[in-house]
Amino acid sequence: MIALTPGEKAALAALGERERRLRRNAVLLSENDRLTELFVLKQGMMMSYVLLDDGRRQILRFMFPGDFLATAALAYGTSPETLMALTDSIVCPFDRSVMAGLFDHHPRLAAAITALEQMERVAMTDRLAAIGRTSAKARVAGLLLELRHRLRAAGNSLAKGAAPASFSPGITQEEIGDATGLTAVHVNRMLRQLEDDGLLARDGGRFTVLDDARLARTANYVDRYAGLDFGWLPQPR
Amino acid sequence: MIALTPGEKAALAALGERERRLRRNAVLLSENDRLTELFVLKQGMMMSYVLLDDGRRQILRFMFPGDFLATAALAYGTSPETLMALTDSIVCPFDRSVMAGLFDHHPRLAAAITALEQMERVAMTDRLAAIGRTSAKARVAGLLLELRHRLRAAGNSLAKGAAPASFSPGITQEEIGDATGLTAVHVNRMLRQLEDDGLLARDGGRFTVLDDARLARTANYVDRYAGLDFGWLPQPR
DNA sequence: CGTTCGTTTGAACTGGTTCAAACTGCGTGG
DNA sequence: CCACGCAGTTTGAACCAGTTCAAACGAACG
Repeated sequence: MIALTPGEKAALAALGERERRLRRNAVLLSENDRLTELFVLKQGMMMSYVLLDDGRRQILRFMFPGDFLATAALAYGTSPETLMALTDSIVCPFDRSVMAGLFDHHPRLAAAITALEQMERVAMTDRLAAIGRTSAKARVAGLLLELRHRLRAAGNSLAKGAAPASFSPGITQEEIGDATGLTAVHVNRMLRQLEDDGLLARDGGRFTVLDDARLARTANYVDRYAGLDFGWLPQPR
Repeated sequence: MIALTPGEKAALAALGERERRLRRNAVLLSENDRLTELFVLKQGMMMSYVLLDDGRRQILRFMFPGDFLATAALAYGTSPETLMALTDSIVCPFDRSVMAGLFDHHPRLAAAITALEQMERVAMTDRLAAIGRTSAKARVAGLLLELRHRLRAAGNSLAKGAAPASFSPGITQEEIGDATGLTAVHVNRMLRQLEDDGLLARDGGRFTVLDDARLARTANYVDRYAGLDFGWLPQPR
């Protein structure tokens, strides 16, 4: 999408030098843990969440290869959220100071990372609006569409081309509930309804979108990736 | 908080050169408007929101002096949200290319801006968790505490010192509802309950916190500002 | 002084929760 | 190979937090 200079390529590659493997369900970082590193997710699927004092959980985000993890380290000394692997995963840790070097020597990369942060922030606002103001059915449908999009080309979230009709996010209904602010029970009912409406088919953990347009409509889905524009980035150096 | 070099001071000052005045309720930017500039809010209070197709509104964020507006311009060609003035306000527009210059010539400032973005992202996740997983009473209490904090020293959100017991956010119950995912009617009932519980006193649009600790507890309030850590920022240049 | 915008209160209603129980598939150990 | 246990799914029934609808009230403002 953006042609990188050899120097930029090297700088990015340096982020991926150290590797750390995580088993499914492993916690990379807990809420309030000391925070001195960031990570790039190289392989697998992860999530971040917070726990409330009554034990309820809110999943904040699902993460896919290429995503930065623990970016809160750029402003906080302790983690505001827990990071957990949903599948066996590989992450690449790097120190906060490496980020400082990036800003110093690769301004265009730093700017691109800032742009990615914006995308994430906007995704978050979409979720906020969904949870605050839409029905349970819309929220579940919306999450499925988001997951489909992100699974489409993990490691290349800007991939073009039609999204696959069939996909397998590999998360439980409990997790869908914790991401959408619903109970697992009600998620189940909404999935059944989407199925009964003929929008969706299910088989085990696998979903098949039957009516793309109608599903997107019931989800209030907006494809943010269509409106991307990185025209402002500084010159390569 | 961070000692700026003369060059950095000049660069920041340059962002504030042009001024644009907005009346209360004026729309600075509508959803889907073409997006080529960012802004710094110099004076007043603003908010950003999205409208759903059924006319419901979700307020995403309240903005105070010193905040950047329309940062989505760093990734998108059109605005994902509407920006509206809640009081008469002054904003300072600057082109996206100015941001590019900042990354090129003032890496430490650019990094600091990225850190601010992180703070905003975390504030958003707190709201997400509140709306997704807490009671109406907690959400209303939480919003009030957040507003108090931000009003404390508008233009210097990192100010130390006790928050004032009494403050006047100047927003309607309808707006509190649209920010917390509730109806105006129910917001009213929650305010009365907080009052009956002896946590809060009200007079017109003015709130007085009577029991700080208990209010914070019912709100699940976490003071994120306590854990800030910008130790990683690159050297001044 | 009437109009408009926001607040307040009541009463009926409903989307989503809670609790409970049955069911499914799957890995593990005997 | 089977039995067991476990994690997740599915369904029903009662319940409740928050919504909806309706109406009255107050204060600011032209």
